[in-house]
Amino acid sequence: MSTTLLWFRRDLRLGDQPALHAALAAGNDVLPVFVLDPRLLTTGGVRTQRLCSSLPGLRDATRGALLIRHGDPAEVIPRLAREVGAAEVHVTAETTPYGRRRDARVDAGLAADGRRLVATGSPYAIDPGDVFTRAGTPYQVFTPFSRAWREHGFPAPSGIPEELPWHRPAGEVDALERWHRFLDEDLEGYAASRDRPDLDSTSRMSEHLKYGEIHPRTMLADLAGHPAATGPGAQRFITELCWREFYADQVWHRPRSVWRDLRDDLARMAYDSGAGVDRLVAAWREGKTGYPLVDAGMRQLIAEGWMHNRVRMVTASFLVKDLHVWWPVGARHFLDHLVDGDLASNSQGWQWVAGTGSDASPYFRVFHPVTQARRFDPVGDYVRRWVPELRHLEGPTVHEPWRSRDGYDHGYPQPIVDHDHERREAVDRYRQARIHAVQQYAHGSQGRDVRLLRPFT
DNA sequence: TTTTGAGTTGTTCGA
DNA sequence: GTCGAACAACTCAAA
Repeated sequence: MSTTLLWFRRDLRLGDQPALHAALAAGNDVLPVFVLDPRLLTTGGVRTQRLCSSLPGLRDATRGALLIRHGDPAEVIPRLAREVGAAEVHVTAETTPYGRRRDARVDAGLAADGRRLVATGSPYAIDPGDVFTRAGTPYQVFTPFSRAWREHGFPAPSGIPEELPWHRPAGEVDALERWHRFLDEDLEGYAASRDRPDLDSTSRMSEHLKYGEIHPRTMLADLAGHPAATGPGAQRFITELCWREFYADQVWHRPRSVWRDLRDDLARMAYDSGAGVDRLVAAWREGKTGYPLVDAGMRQLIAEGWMHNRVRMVTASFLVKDLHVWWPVGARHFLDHLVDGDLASNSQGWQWVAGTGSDASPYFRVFHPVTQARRFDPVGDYVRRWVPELRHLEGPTVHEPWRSRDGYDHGYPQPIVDHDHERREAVDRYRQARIHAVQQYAHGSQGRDVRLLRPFT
């Protein structure tokens, strides 16, 4: 009996794991392996840390069978396959630009030796590139995509194969536990309270999805079987999962859009750069803009490696529309600090805010940092949690320290820009860019320098 | 091929 | 204080 390699990447689970079933179907001994790829470890230190803390759990779950290797997978995997005499290497298909290139190189390395890379399934309920319009083209608008996606149907989840003496790794156990707690306690109120950063009312499943400790198909099956399956909470949650898949689909069809404008409409957009704005961007990164909700979010990002979705939009809007900075600068910062940092969701979410993406926000939609704070952090608890210099302000007065006589007594900074002024400036610039969009079309956005952004993730 | 209805997340202004 | 309109046309998807 020969050996088959099962190469884990962002699918660190044993339940609902199609690649594992495919590896077993080959009728061989399955040898699990994880490769620490220096190319990926150079960015996103928080995710490297998270990964390294979950690998021991995976090794325990496989009764110590998991091999951990370091190096370029295009060298490591073919060499290992040769060592153990594996004819096939099984994986979950990767869909990001770097992952696809890497897998093509690994496949070529294996093929030179008469071996194969076999990809089964993907980290999505429906594989990116599998949902098409009736005309056979990819969707570019979310709502019709979501209709087609819901109608497409997906295979039922599968359990852990009985013939294996393995058990669920700790990360997968945590994911399932958190998921079931969410289903029991917070699903029904989800639609109403998901926008409230002061409450702990979101699922917090993003990091488990990022590492594949749970498969979205498992979640969709659980939602369909839930007593409140047709209620607004479950429906809204399905929509959020669908956004993740829509964005992965966009990146599948347009891989370059992870660091460049998806659309050329705003190719002439005048963004600020240079020393003057660098100082402002530094203040944004540190959570010292003088706008409490923005600062709370940016500090939560650094402290927790996570930021509430509503606040991600507000802070992103502030960088793009108040500081007039091109969105990849912010996308890079987010990706460097988010434990759940996902290339597709991050880049397309930023493009949505910047107005350059699919179904993007219209240019005149500019988030007001104080209005958003009053609406979604009504008592101010979220801001007080993350901005100690403002803890002495009570209730929603925390959102406008300039109105309190003692607002700046504990070192909180004055606003670095005037929002009302910058809002008008942003709208003017967008209007200008649109006037020139037609003549600029041929040039696209190649002029903007993305080399400084370390785009490999 | 042409036509038609529709389109995540906001804010401001004026009646 | 509340409400609808304006913001600006444009592109997509389906019939």
